[in-house]
Amino acid sequence: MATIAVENYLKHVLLLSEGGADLVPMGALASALAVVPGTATTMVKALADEGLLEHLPRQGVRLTAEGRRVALNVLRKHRLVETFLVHVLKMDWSRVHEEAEQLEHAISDEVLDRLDALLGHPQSDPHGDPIPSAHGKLSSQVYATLATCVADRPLRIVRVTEQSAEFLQFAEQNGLLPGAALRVSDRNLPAGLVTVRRATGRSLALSLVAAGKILVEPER
Amino acid sequence: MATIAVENYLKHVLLLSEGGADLVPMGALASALAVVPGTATTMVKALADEGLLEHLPRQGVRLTAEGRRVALNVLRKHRLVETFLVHVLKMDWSRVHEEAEQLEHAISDEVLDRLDALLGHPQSDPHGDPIPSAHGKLSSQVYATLATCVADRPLRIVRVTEQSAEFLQFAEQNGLLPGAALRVSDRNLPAGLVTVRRATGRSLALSLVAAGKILVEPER
DNA sequence: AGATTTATTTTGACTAATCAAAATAGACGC
DNA sequence: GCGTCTATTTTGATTAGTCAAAATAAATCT
Repeated sequence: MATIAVENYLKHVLLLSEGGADLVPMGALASALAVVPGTATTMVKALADEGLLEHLPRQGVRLTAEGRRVALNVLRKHRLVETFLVHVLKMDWSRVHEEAEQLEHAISDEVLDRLDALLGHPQSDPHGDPIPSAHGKLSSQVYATLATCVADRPLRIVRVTEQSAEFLQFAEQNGLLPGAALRVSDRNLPAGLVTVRRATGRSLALSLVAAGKILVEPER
Repeated sequence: MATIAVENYLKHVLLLSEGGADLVPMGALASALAVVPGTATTMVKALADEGLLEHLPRQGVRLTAEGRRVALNVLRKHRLVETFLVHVLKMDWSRVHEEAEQLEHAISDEVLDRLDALLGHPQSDPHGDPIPSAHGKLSSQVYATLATCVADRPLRIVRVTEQSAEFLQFAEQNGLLPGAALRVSDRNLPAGLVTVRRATGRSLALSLVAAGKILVEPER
């Protein structure tokens, strides 16, 4: 059985390789896991021996089929737990990530399935992140962000790709939740500012960095 | 923050001292935790240094006020999780214990409280075991049953929670009346059988369902 | 009381996961 | 092409929790 540390390594390799990158560099993995690089190297070699990932020295790592299976299962637990915490226990959007970080390693596959059924087999969590299916499919649609999309077109937020409580709280207070309707009214690259207008008519300025964390799709 | 191992040690000291015993002997603790006695000794000395329990060498251990607080919190998590799994996720009651064994170490106090509210502040879990209150009171109004109590300890029947004539007749014929002294000599969960030995020396087998209807308290 | 049995503690060793700091390999610039 | 910089790997130590087996203390039985 995979330990908590093993599950975390695999999960983070999966998350870091989501942006299309084939190989995840050691440095990125180490800092995602908040360990020093040497620790990541040691652990990665052990996981490679177990056949859970492939290690190309000085280049990076990628998941094997088996490692990916485990990582997807953990991610599925994480995102279903988040959904449960928000929809059933009515917890604050911004706080469920930390909680799920623990619970993802403690729930059995049976509880996972029952939770999934209870929630009506949702396909995305409260942040809009896709929930891997029971049989390991992860919908990987590529979305535009508020920083990159076409201006002055009606949009709908599909996903907020940031886990920090501060950011999520800010987003919530300003109605920047998955499902919200809005449009980009101005984009000032030199100043690094994006101005959006919500469906309610209210305007709001965001930094380019923040805007890049909010994924959108064309409305209708 | 207490580790999983620490939480387990404290929880088991609490459970083992519930039968009235002031000091929990090392051997009992070690076997409850499925570790060799030497391991328990080592760990117990560390916990004593942390002020979580008191260790009287060659005699046993007892919880300090702080240790008891932690142990009650873990037990509360365990029993509320069991209640949730049975009542909300409709899991089989025989399987929820293992599950709760993991989850009790992963849920935060906030989730705990919300779970408690969702379930309507129950005071006993599906096994009839009392759920410690949020502020550390363990109700003694709620009794264990022949299905849930510790084996091989002297018990006294306090109540038989069944109205049907057949059952009460059966109970009467076998001396299973309030006040009767007995102990559980064997419990075979897979077979769903509980064997009790009366003070008179006579043995008797009961179904788990029947045993769950007979509330008992530790003798003396 | 003296011998034996049983429970507990001690000692030494091991595993998983980690850090700090030194060594090394590649990439990059001029 | 050679030195510099940066990312990665190595090496040596540390911590939490564990086991096996020897040592010791206490209880029990003639």
